Amino acid sequence: MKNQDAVTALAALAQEHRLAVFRMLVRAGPEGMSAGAISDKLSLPASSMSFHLSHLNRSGLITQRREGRSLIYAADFDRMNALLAYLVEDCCQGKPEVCAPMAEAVSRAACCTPATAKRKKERA
Amino acid sequence: MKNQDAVTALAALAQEHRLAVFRMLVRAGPEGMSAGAISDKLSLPASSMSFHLSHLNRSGLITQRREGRSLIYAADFDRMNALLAYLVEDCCQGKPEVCAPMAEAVSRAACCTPATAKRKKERA
DNA sequence: CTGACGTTTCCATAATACTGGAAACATCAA
DNA sequence: TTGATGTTTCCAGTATTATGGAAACGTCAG
Repeated sequence: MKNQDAVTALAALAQEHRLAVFRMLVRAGPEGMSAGAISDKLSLPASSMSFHLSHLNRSGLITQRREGRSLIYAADFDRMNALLAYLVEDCCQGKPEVCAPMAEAVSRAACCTPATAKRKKERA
Repeated sequence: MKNQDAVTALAALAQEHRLAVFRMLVRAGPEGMSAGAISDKLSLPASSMSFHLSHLNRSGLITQRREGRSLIYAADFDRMNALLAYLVEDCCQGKPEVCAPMAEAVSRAACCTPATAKRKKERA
């Protein structure tokens, strides 16, 4: 990922409504949601939401596909992973006590990373 | 982390020079760098850099401390971890094939997460 | 106290972004 | 073809942000 790509992606996320949309789509997973459903859920006029969705789409963080009359938006997980990786790249000059919590924080927050999945399996 | 805190942090990163500063400080680790050293390294006038450093500082992503005449800035790793966690929170409704690459991407990029450290140890 | 150094604050200019109603566009059912 | 539905584009007003030189501020050595 290039510096400019990261700036574009971060700018796309640096807005109240767009951040809310993106997080909702992260939770929704690959199936995504229609523009209308997103507008309804976040109570924003269609034209404003369209502006934000197009912004996120141009940044590469979400994808767009048509299903009948609806346009379905979904988070682009590869792109998000590339952004996260770019932010922490080569961190802290080899001090594990600084780096380690990063991966842990991500694992803990995401619902089903290997560690989380393993724990769920053991409980079952 | 609240939505507004995340927006503020992302906005702080969503600018060419500030992103470059932050990534440089992530690599520098807890010791940080002086304002002057940062300006020199990135070839930006002191007043412009000061504007950006203060922006990052207000967002909570970097800390400031004085050492003699110099002001030293350092990445706030806890804050960054909280931001990453907020972005991926409860992702993808339980599909490990979507979530797993996230933690992996972060682990691979950071220099010394447990996995990376283990690999380095095994090689030695 | 004085001078030098590192840094921030002030300021005006130029550029960019957010908002939401109305109109246009795309798709589909009948 | 017509009408209904879902979505985007257009537009103009308002607000926010980046820039860098000059001046002011805090710290220190002699």
